[in-house]
Amino acid sequence: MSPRRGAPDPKTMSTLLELVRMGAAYSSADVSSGSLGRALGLTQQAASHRLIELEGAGLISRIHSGRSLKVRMTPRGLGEVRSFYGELTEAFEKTRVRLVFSGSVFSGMGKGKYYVGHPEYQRRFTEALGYRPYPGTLNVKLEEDRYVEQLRTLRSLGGIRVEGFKRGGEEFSALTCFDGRLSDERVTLLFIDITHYNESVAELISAAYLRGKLGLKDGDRVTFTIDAASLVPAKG
Amino acid sequence: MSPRRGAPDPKTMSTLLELVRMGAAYSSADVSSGSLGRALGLTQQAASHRLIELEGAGLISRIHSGRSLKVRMTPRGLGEVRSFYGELTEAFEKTRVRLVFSGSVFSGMGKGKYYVGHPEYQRRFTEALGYRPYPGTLNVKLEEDRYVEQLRTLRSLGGIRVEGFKRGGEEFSALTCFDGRLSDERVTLLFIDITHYNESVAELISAAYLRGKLGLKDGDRVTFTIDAASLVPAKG
DNA sequence: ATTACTATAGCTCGAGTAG
DNA sequence: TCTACTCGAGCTATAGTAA
Repeated sequence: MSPRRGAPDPKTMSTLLELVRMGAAYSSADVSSGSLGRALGLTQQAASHRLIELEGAGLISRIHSGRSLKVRMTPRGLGEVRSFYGELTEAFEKTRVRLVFSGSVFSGMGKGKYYVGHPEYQRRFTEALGYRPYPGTLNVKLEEDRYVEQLRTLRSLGGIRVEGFKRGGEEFSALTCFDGRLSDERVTLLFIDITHYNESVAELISAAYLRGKLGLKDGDRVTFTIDAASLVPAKG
Repeated sequence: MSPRRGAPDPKTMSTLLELVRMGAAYSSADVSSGSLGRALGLTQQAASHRLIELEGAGLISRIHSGRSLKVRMTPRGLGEVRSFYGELTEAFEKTRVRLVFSGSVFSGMGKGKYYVGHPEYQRRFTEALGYRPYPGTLNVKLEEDRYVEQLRTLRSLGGIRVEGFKRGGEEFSALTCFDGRLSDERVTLLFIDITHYNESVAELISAAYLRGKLGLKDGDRVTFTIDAASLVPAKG
């Protein structure tokens, strides 16, 4: 999109992308200048003009077939689109967010210990995160609205997904994980699909027993950072 | 990109994407109109103008900080970019390619039978493809250049990957599979990483003995179709 | 219904320049 | 240096129309 490395201008690229949507990438597609114009928000005439320009640039081939037009992308046109997509994907996946949160520690209902300590969760966390979490969660109440809002933002981003499961008639919820740091400890923030807390509570796990290691007690204020993988919204 | 659902025009979107690359997505970034112009292939003046327009449209916020400018995207601007990216991703991943090939059957060197019949390959194919292939390949020589070129195109796309292995000092090559149809039979085209044939030969496997079932003999012309998963180049 | 030409209107960009 | 104004040039879309 951006004309680094002699890439085509936005106008050209948006037209090529629309042609991809119309199925002209690998085989000829019936593309009328009218339909292309409608999709692009242009008049039929302007769309026709663009197609002629694209052909002139060697990015597509146009074949008149009766009253209609068959369009297919040339290898070069396909290459342009693919490299645009590749660069964009890379840009989106390289974009990392570091969000800072602050709140106060409070005691949960002991559920954290029970759940995180469950052998199956332990197995799944170890596989997903690369470490075996201490059986328990550190609950942090976010008092300021801006942190609560940040938490909402974070939730919509792509994190590490851990699927739920059933054992002995009991249901264990799926959750999404985001890595971060609290002091010098690596922590993981959990978004548990079915949680007992409201959206102003952050539930953290870590390899170590954080309360002990950092000398934390209820009401203490802690600050932690969370890194989100990308700009890409979470799937599903 | 395409203005379906009142999305911004290409010019706006390309500018927003460049701002994402500059790190203005989640926090303020120092963006000079000069540097933005350079990245977009515009002059400083035009870039400045665009930033002002984007602010007017409520997509970014501009804050003068000394001689420089701090830019960050608003939730709405971020939403536009993310929905553009989402639509694009979907379009690319939904785009399926159906390529038609035609060529003539010829006898191989018996290697196909040996390899595909190998118990470990049989196991791996069954897992990867969902059926147990008949031990042997149907070799099709593609005479026309356009088919050879199509085959090259196909190779660069994402297929089902089967890893190689070693057994008894012998090396068995990794390969990439693409599903398709020959007459009413489901077939799978193999791109064997280390093959004995040149790039004008398609090697097909199937659950059935195709030569027998379809009454094929050397020199017979066959037509088959291959479906590729997406426009996205194969990773790795 | 198509495509696509010509001519005009309108918009975007770039040069010059000020703050 | 930086931003961002005005104004004119050039480009692009549109309207009208032909095939």
